[in-house]
Amino acid sequence: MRTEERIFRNFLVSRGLKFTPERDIVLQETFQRHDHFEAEELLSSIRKNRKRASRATIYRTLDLLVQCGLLEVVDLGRDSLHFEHVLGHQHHDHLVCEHCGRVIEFTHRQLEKLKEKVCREMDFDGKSHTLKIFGICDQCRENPRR
Amino acid sequence: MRTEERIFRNFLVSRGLKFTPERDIVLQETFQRHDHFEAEELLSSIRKNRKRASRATIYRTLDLLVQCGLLEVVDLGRDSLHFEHVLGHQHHDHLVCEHCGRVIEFTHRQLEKLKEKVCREMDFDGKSHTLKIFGICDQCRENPRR
DNA sequence: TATTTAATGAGATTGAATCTCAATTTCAAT
DNA sequence: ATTGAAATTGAGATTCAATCTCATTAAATA
Repeated sequence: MRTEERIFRNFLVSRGLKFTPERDIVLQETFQRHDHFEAEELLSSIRKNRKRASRATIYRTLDLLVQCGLLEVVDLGRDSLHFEHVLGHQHHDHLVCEHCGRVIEFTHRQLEKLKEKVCREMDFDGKSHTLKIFGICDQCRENPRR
Repeated sequence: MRTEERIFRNFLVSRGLKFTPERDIVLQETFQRHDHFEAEELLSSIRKNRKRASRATIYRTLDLLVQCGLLEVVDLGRDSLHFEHVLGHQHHDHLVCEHCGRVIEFTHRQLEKLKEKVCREMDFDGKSHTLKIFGICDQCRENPRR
């Protein structure tokens, strides 16, 4: 059984919830994707693939997937909520290109240390963080058309 | 004339826009505040102070204030857009308490350096950034009720 | 004060996200 | 296999911040 399915099933059982065909569809469709996606995009691709799950169920299932740690919410701005995989991805932050909208992941060891330092200095019990750097990506710098 | 009014007026003139009573109300009401606020909060306090400006005008004016650099948008999550002053405040980042919702500002010299380093390594032309650290603030840690 | 151009506001609209609730399905215990 | 309690589903309604529309009004400047 796929790792993500096992994790999801265990999570559901531990909460007294059920593994339904609809939840399976959302899970599969989610793990078919590789980059960031929105709930509404997922809805479209489910429809396109002739599978069935209502908007309400999709939103509810994405929420469960976040709760069980398989997905993470990426807040990329006002427009709508984005999701990304956690499984097999280490924590990372984002560069957001203001020109083409591309989102690039990065990690930096020093950042974790700096975060701890800030929290110590501010007497804050930090748990998670998000860092987004906005600017222009290499592609757009070299090729500013469009 | 208040610094912020001068800045706003100059900005408007440079764009061929007009300084109206409504825009003045929004400007004043904005600079009466000291912490983060939402557009809808501003609307309420304008009403409470018996001043008049429509919702549309408030949103439009806040947008202009951001454009001219007097305000900055702080994205604190899904709920709604928050604004904060730029004038007289250096760039800073935020600690967000997940328990009481308090938002604490901080700055750290090393962060700027780290940002530059990341951008250099990733070949990214970084302009601005936001860093939010989520966790529990000192008050809530000592006094966990409510 | 006339003319041009921008601004205003009431209310409609949008769109993501959430909620409602009757009908259906899951699953563990028979 | 059957049952029954509890969870789930989905169509459509609802919410709410934010934006848009457009007829009316006002600012700026010559």
